[in-house]
Amino acid sequence: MTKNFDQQYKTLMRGVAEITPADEFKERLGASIENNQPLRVKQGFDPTAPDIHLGHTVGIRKLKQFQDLGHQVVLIVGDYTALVGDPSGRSSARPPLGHEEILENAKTYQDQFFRILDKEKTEVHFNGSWFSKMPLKELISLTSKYTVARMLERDDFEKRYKGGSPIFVHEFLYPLMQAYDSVEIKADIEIGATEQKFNLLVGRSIQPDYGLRGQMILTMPILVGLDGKMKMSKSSGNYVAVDDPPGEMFGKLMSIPDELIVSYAELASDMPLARIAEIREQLQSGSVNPMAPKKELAALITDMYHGAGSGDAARTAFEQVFSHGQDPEDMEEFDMSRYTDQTIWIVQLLTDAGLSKSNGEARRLIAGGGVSLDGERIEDVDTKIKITRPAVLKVGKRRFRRLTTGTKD
RNA sequence: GGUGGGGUUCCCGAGUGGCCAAAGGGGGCAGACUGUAAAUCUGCUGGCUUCGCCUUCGGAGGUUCAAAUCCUCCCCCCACCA
Repeated sequence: MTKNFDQQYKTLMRGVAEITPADEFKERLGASIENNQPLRVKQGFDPTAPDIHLGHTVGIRKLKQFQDLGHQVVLIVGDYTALVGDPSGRSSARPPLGHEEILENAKTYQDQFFRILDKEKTEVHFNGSWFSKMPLKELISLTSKYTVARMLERDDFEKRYKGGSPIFVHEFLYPLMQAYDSVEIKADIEIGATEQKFNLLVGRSIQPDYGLRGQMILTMPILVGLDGKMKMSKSSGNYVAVDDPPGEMFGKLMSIPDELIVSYAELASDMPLARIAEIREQLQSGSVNPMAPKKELAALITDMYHGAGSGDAARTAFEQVFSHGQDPEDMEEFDMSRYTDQTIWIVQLLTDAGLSKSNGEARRLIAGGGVSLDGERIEDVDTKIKITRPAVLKVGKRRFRRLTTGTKD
């Protein structure tokens, strides 16, 4: 365990939105170092979607920092809480997921956690392991520890209540279940996004009822999604998945609004704080084209998940396609030999090759001037094309298909 | 349980018998421009064998030459009252 308090403290405070209570944190962190007694650091994730994205990594990376300093990381896979659906920040109830689907997602979650965390040093628990056995009596006891009025203090519930949107009774269970997880694993501190604050505090408030010291709360800012508006989430499609291939990861990161560069660097990358400060200053003074630090950041994050060097490779490919307007090296192929005489109506081809969802969309793309074959724009919707040698069919700026004749000689 | 208000295309939301594949906004896609897949401006945004046809306005029936719009039953949501 790292003995230096200041070093620990500084590392752990990176990017943090709030630590509650701040004084208690200093005190307990200090005691932990002194007694060589690692803090039990908890965060839970509900496997509601199969991919971990950069938004999740904000918390996971914080856990990693604790882990590297010698503390005990405890991950909760919320297979039971996912059955309820976290109401945090929601303007409507979550659609229910089947337990099978949840367990399926949970598998991929575990693999992805350990792209950041050290598997050997991490405790993982499924909260179903206690909730599936909880007698009703205990559930009643758990629900008796909190009042409806306090539940309704929550911003999201309050808004829904006043706005006339439904709040289902089971949604009240969520914060209590999350809190109970903290009881089970005896958490000293729980990490979550700022919108999680309420849930985290419920944990702190009920632990003493079970004879434990209330946990501390560490909240991280919410990572804004690629659209620059909403929080990053699978459902709004504005996310970078940890599993995204390098080219896609790099490209997606290049699409973030300039204002987000600094927060992505701080929250989602290992970029040194000094370098971040420098970039912030340069962006403010306008002494640098934002594209440059954005590329640096995108390459850095790509490297983190795909290995050193992958970021540079992705950057080169990106520049080739977008800066110089050239075709990428790699693109999906589409075999034309399926058609008689290798001749086909362009609209049908676009749809068959997966470049448009329907023939109607294909027509619109052509009418809008978005389709080209070997660099030549296709103007006429009725065009029939015949391919005798490989050609590149392009839709918009970034959807390519290499048309092949099928003869591989 | 009672009374009243609602369920519209990806989302929000107009539309109360034909001019409705359905206003407007958002989102998405494309084009121009650029410093990037940013910003801005423009266009498109149900499907098809596209001057036409087919499917769509909670569900099922019905009235009508014609229904998202009228009627019947059903399902769901909200508010107030109990």
